[in-house]
Amino acid sequence: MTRLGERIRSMDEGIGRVNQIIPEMPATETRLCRLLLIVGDRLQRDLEAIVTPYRINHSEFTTLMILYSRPDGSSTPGELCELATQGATNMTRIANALLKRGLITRQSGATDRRQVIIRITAAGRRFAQKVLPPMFPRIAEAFSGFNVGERSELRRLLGKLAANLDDLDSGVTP
Amino acid sequence: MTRLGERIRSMDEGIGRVNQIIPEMPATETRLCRLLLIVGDRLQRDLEAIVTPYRINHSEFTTLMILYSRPDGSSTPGELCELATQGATNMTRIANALLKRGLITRQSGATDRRQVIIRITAAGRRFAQKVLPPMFPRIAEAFSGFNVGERSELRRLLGKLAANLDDLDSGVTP
DNA sequence: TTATGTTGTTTCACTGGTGAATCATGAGCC
DNA sequence: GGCTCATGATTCACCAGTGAAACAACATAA
Repeated sequence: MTRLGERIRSMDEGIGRVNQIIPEMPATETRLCRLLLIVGDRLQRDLEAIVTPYRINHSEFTTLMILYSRPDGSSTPGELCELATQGATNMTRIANALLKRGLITRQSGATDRRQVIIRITAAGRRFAQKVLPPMFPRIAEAFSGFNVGERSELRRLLGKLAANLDDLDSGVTP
Repeated sequence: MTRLGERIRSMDEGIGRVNQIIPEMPATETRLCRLLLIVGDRLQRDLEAIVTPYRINHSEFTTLMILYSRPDGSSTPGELCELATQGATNMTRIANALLKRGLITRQSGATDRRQVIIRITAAGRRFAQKVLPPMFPRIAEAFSGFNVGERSELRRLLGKLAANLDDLDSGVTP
């Protein structure tokens, strides 16, 4: 796999050349976008590589972790879609996969019978506690050399970007 | 679509609860990871939504832009794989799609006949110049409110993270 | 030069994710 | 009650991406 450093440098140069053809391009912002996407993509692949030996993929793992992190260990497909950024269609597939492995249960909702209640099982909790720890070293080392100020600054800047994207989507000028 | 703010808050709380069960979890770093992935995911979807009306998807668009940004407008599948972070298999499909639309040409390599030379056409350049400008407002507005120092600091921190990931993959302790 | 291994690309079979349509239930209204 | 519309979940058909194998061309070494 290519090193990110080279890819980022190549991307920076490419944007520079395009900017000479199209001067109205916001070059700095475009570089930041691409940088964020490149780093995020790599981070996701790295983390996914840690969980695949357990025969589970990233979206299934994320969904299970959301359930695991809930006080009552349960949710509905619709809610999980929003929390895991997945479409309803795919959440049905994810739930089928987790159900097949006995990591969750499915039951129809009591108050609203259209809803389905998904609940993590004891086996699901054990699985979560088994798969999480192998991820810790890599997550920690990804931010090695980041002091407290840098961590909180990165958090703040990404939060600010998220707020901007929220404003854009919910239409400041609808 | 849910707002990112709520999703991030929910994620923060969930990690806090898991951290109570598993105290050895690096909570701050895990939050940063998830935050980066959530924001990156949204940014990618937003940008993809801008290009889909032109009947092209994100990876095809990225590949075309890499070609557009090269001084000679050409490359090989293998090189494009690295620059666009795609597998060779998918690059074949991407090239087929771009070829079908007349945006690139394919010819076998002169020096090494195993290689294939992919070159952007005049139509491909026109297409690039047509599709890029609609992305500029959103890219610029994503970073509205970021002053010069914040932009360069975000760039520096993401670059540092990238360097750490490079070290991890190329095995500092192999 | 022919045997051996490596590299660049493509093909094939499969997994993962999505939009549109479907179905059942709930909610408001007359 | 019956009518209409909205909502939650699932099914179906399709698009996007991947690993393993195939294949052709290069490299090298006896």
